[in-house]
Amino acid sequence: MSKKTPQPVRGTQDIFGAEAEAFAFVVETFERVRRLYRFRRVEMPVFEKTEVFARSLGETTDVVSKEMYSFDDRGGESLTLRPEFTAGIARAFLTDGWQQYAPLKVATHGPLFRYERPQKGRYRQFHQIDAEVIGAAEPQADVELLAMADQLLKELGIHDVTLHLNTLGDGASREAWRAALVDYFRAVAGDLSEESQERLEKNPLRILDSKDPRDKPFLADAPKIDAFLSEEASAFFAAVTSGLDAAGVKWVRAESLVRGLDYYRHTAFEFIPDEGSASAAALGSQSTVLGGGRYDGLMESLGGAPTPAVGWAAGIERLAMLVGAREEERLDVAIAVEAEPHSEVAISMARHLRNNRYSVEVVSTGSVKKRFDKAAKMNPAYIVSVSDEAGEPSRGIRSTVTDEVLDDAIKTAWAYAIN
RNA sequence: GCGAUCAUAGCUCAGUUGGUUAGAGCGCCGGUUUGUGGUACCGGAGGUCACGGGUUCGAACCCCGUUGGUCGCCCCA
Repeated sequence: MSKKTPQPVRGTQDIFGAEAEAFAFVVETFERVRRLYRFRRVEMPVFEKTEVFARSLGETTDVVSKEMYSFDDRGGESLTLRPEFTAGIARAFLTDGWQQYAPLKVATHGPLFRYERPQKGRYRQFHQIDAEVIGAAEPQADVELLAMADQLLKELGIHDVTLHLNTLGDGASREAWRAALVDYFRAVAGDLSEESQERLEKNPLRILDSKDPRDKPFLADAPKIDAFLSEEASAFFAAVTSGLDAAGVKWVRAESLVRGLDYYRHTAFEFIPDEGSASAAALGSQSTVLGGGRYDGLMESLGGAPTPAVGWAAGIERLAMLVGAREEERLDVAIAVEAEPHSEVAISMARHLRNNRYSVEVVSTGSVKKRFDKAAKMNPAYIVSVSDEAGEPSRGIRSTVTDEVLDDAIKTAWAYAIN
């Protein structure tokens, strides 16, 4: 490769072949399932004013403070390539009058951008599927959303992933718990890992997630959210869990599960591969394939009226890794032109077959003698060879399967082509 | 932001202790063979050994730097 050829941007991917098929399978399955739950398709801008994300996610979060692709446009306005979907959808809910549709169920998918060190299952341009319910305060919304996520994973053929569920309580519960955690960990700060000492100031909830052996001894006795939940918050969570049971969604309680972004309240969840499973191995160190929760406080941070909402997003690349490589669809017909003057017969025939929804490849270049072999290597259901007999086109048909309908279609196409 | 590791043909990889003109398989192109045939054989194209310095009589190989890939920490989907 010439050194003049520009290299791809770090953390971007060119997805091809079986991997691209897996990617498409995830998106197609999501589209099918979201229709079953009547989530409406929306298309969102890839960039927004920077403040949309800064105010939604929280200025101190890693995503906002060091991972956003922000730039000034030619008018001098600070814009940001979206690092997630929720903030933009919330903005649209407020600016486009979507309140009139509340409770509104929407779904979308597309590229997101975060400036991170790439590694397995983590890219700078990555892709998510996303589902949100806006304007629904009831636990039933959480249940339906999770039931959809669960069904999606099952329909993708992923069975070794489990819903880990927690509640962060309402705003007051969350703050009280947070304060108690800070008090508890501050007392032993000297024995914590450097990272957790830093978290103590910025994001104390995250200490509960620490994998550092120095932190582990203190985790078990740390204050639990349950002790700080208001009566309403407890009742809400109980309704979610009983709803999940009724919906047949398996879940486990994960008391230390917190979400990184500031806007989460009440229900928080992640679908995580079971330990030692094939999915866990396929994902490497990335554990979450689908995550989300309730974000009742978000609309207010964008200047809107208090509006309850809940949603999730899942990484398409990560789901595709669990789905594994998928074969491209088999070619229906390969036409090998073994007599140069009759290549137009093949073109005409291909057109006829394609109009009838059959996939066709025409092999009419390179060594005449090797064209049949080339066609055979495409592994088609049928090979049609076009040769010459006394100046007239003549055909040979070879098949590896029995398909009378396709067989007839080929003969019809042939008759059509030679006339 | 931190750490580990890697970079040779379009792809997967060999390449001895630093020693002539850098190799294989696959793929691609052509020829021969076969002649309802995915075979076999022969040939061809394709390389500034990631890039830039250094050491040396001599560097794909040793040293330094840069860029990029991969994996992990952090964070997250």
